[in-house]
Amino acid sequence: MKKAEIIPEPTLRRLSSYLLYLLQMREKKIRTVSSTMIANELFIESGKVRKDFQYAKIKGRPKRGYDVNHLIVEIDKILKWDGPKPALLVGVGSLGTALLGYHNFQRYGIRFVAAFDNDPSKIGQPVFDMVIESLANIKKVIKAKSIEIAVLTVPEEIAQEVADILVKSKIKAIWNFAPVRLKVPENVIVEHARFAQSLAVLTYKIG
Amino acid sequence: MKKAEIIPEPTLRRLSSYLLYLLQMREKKIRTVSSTMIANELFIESGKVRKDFQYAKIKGRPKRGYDVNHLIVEIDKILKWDGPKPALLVGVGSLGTALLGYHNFQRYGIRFVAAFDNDPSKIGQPVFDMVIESLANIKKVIKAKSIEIAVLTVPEEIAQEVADILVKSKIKAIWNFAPVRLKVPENVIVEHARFAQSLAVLTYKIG
DNA sequence: TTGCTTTTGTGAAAAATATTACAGTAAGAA
DNA sequence: TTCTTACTGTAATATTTTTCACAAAAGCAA
Repeated sequence: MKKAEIIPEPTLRRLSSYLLYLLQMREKKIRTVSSTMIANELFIESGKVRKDFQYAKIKGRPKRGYDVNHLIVEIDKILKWDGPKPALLVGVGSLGTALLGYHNFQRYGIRFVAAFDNDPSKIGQPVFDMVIESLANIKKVIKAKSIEIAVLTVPEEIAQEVADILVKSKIKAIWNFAPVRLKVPENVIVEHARFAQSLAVLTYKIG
Repeated sequence: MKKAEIIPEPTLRRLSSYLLYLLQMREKKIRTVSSTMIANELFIESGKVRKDFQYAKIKGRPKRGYDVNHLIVEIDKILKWDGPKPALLVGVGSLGTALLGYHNFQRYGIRFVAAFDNDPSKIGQPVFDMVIESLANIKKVIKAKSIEIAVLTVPEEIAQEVADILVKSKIKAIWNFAPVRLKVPENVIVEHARFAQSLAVLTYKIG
């Protein structure tokens, strides 16, 4: 028996894109948008936008469109992006550091509250407003700070090993940047940052 | 009239994932794999693997499976990952630097040959085996080095502006890491690194 | 050789997703 | 008020992608 997994994944992905545009519109003091406006922005069909809002149970008004603020609030609620969730990062290399410093994540529902590495020369060093901790502490920190999300930016050789530790520490979701398919119990959610896949599509299309 | 855009995008994405696994198998001196082995690894159906190979026009042998080396060669050929293409990067911030140093891209079909920034304090500085150049040089460099691919890691405020320059400089494809939907002529290929979209799926699923 | 087994290759069915089309509703003008 | 217009909401259709199912091919054992 699955949860309310009623919203299809393509719709979820687009909802996050709509949000970006809506935030820009709010910035510009625009109060309502039509499905056509959104569709033109993203180069998709307006019907698709309306279908997505139907899945999301978001209502508009004929002749007026959708209320920008209402859309933002509702999409945030659906994606659970209201009140960013605490997250940790493992692997404070160059990519890891870049991600820790990427302020936009706040807007995308997560907030880094801890960073881990197993390199003794890094442990204890500051990164942004945190201090790099030893992997040995990870279970304790996850519990103490109620962390549900882990971002994995370790070398591929140890990615699975670290994932195992995260699973044991009762993490709920892993966002994996290592080019390895992680094996985790099915109650743990894994999203792969698919650099290779993006490049595959790109280089294929160039021909 | 489109080119031979006969291979569906989901298949292209999976082909790149198969490749990762195949390289591991080659490392282990395993000479043939069956669709079932690949499918188990990626947690998908074996029929899907065979369908993908059908699109890719890759043949196996009943009872034996597919030849690992042959698969690697053929997938590389399809994705144009044989002989990495020269690429440039614009925006040498922390993410940009991390990507420049990410050696695996070589394996994913691209090789950085130039890096640009418009910060005077960065121009002239070395990054890895390159020197950061001014954006003013970009057109010249693209031509001189026959670069077709640009990786965009600039702040969102200037992403469109830089994209316009790239288009004028006759770039063929842009891999965009800024949270902005770029507007480019339709002959220019854009792939968006969808951090927000990945997180949307992840945070939604956590519930 | 024959029979048994494994695995491919591919049509056909099913499911997921996208597109189309239009009736219905609300705003604003006349 | 009534008319016109610009939207939404959704049912129906089309397309894409996945899954299923099985005949045919090839290796292996006896």
